Amino acid sequence: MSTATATAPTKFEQRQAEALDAAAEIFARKGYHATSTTDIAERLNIKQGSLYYYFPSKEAALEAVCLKGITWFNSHLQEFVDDEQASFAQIIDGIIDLMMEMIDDYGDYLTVFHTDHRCIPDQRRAKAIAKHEAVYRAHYNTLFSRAQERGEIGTHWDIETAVRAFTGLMTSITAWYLVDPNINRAAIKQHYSAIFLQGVCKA
Amino acid sequence: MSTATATAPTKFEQRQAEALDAAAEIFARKGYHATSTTDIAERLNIKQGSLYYYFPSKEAALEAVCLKGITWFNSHLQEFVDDEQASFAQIIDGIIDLMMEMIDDYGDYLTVFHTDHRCIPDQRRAKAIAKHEAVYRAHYNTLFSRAQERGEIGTHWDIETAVRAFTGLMTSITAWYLVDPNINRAAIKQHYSAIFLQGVCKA
Amino acid sequence: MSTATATAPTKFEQRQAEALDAAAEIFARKGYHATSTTDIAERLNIKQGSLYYYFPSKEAALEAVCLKGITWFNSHLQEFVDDEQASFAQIIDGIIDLMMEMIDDYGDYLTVFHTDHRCIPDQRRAKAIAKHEAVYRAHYNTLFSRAQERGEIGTHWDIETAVRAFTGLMTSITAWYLVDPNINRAAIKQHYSAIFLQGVCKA
Amino acid sequence: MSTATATAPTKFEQRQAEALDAAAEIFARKGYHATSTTDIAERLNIKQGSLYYYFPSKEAALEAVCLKGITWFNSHLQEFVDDEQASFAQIIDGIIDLMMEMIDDYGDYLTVFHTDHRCIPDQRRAKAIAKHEAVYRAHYNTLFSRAQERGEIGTHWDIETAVRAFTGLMTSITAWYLVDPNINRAAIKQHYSAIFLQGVCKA
DNA sequence: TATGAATGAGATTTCATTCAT
DNA sequence: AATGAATGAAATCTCATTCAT
Repeated sequence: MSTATATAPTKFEQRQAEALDAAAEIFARKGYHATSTTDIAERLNIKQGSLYYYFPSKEAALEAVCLKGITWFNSHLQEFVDDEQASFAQIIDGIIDLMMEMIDDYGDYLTVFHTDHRCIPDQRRAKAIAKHEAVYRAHYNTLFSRAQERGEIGTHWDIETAVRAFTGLMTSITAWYLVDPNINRAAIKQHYSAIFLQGVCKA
Repeated sequence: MSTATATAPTKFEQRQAEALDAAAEIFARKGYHATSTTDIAERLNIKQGSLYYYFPSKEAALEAVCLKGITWFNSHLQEFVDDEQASFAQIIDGIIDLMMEMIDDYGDYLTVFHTDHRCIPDQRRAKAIAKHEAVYRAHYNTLFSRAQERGEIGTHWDIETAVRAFTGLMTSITAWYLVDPNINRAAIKQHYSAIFLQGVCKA
Repeated sequence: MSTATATAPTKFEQRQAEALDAAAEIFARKGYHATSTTDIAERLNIKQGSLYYYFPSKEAALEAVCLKGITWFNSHLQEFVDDEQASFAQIIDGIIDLMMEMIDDYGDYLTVFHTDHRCIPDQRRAKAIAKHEAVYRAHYNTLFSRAQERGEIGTHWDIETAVRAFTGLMTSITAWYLVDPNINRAAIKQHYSAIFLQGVCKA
Repeated sequence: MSTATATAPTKFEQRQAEALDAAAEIFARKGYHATSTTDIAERLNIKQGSLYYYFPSKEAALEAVCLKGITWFNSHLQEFVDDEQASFAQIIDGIIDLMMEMIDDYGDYLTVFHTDHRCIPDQRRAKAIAKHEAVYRAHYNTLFSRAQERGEIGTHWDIETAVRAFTGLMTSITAWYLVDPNINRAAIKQHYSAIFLQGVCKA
């Protein structure tokens, strides 16, 4: 009846999503290799073998977690790319906000992606993750190049280095959050934005 | 300079140091959990069981690697703390140089510390690593607070946030290097320093 | 011929027979242990758990398959025993024909019996299969002894050995067929019969 | 000092050979899939995990067993191929003797090859076993074709069928032995040889 | 009549660790 | 100073089986 393409999730899909959440949670807390499938199963109050009703393998679970995280982030990054009116300052602030939102809603997925996506064997990663990483980098490049063309970033800046610096700052938020979930969000928003914008834009 | 309190290393100590290097190298490349003691032994051209002549356990090896890395870094950070003449700009530049130097000479130790120090069980980490992390943070706090007192950093800056931001930038260098060892060092030195100094100091 | 003691099969019995066929087919192709209940269920287009509506266990399915195969064969062997007019040569030719017919109509049952009847635990096998094997051997013994009494087989022949040799030849047809379903039936019929009859009868 | 190319086996190789024997024995008795690595280890009076000091995997053990069996047999078959003086009758008798010898000295290897060589995954089998099977078939073909050229087998015989029939007889010896290790060897030698030679040669 | 969800036991495999030599 | 042989615990994964619906 509705024009929505997404149908309601079946009970199985719902439970599978819960299993994904559980995997993400424990992977995030202990790291992929230090997590046993028993840990995940216990979290779901099922027996270890039953996990395999929802996942073909532990590795597939990791892949799914990583994929969900980066997919979510990319789709939101896309919105900034699409909005050509926004100033660079607004974009930077927006991405910092996005980061905070992701920490709140997908914190474990984010953590797992950052910490353990290298645990996916090269071949699988090339197939499943690599293209999303390329999109991610492309989005950042688009955003930063556009800013440079508009004169919001000085022409002498090397875009790749600037992107790396910015993502480094973003990652440090996650890392900080990992150690201390009570990070001072207000201070971060204010200062990180200031550092980056003044550092890059005025030079 | 020193009056040689350290005696010449015995052959055993030398070989032990080589074993540490080997462990650091493989840990860095594959991650702690994905590294087997066989991997390390092969690198040393000895049999797996023989490793235990140099290490009481794999975990102890990880601890030693992490410790050596952070100890080295802290001792150099100390020099900046001791040198009260240096300007904040000189210190930031110096630390970036230090980072580059560490990547060259202790890259594996650095990588392992960043990636796997959470693999040391909490109890041991509290005993063996935590105090060094405290020193590390204390050094940064000293350096940044001093700069604020001198007016090199605006009074409205939150020191902890600034330190996090800076260490985040530093970490991003390591992360970048991990993915691509041919990083553009000149660009990094120039831009990272600029971002941070202009971002923080002028505000 | 019979006065129809067998009533028409119920739908359930029909479906059960289909399940037996499916089990025989997959057992024959992959071997008992390498076959999963999922394989069989897929063949029947039902879900794995539903199999247990037709079989109490995987082992029971194997038993039923083996039983059906040997029962079919024995009942036809019986016909040769009952027909006291037939010459030994006619019997041998008839059994080879029977083998071919069985390959066509019950090939999978035959294969499974040959390959996997040892997988039935001793106790069950003693109960369920052994008596049929005894019948099978007794039939052959009857047939061969009778031929010896009639002078169709030389008196110096050891009947047991002759039976083994003949069944070995019969088995080799099955084995051959398993590897290559396009066996040359004409050549087999002609030559196998010749080998055995000339080998045994003229000596 | 000696001109022998084979050096004395190391202790490890000796123990490895014992492990192979144990594997062959249990595989032969229970079948590959029904054998657990624990079964084999118990036979060797070591713990299950210790098996992996001698074999990389259960499958590799199966492969090694199959290989050793067929290699032994082929090398002896080769001797018949090389000896161009021997009559076909001598060859047939010799191969039956060889079979008996193999049953005595390598009975388990023979059994495993016959019963379970299909359990080796296709890819590995193609690499490791197939060429030996080809040699085996080629040897038989050479032997039988030569006999036909010399007039020892009638020209109207189909060589492939004759080879199949003969190997079928040979296999039936093994099968018989499997069920009853106290087979009547004298009767087998006498009668099998007679069946085949009279069956094939006089026709 | 059949399914979906889960179980639990068992299998193979890996690996850090030990210790006599 | 190093090795070879073995251990034992844990981990992942498979699968026949059960049962409420």
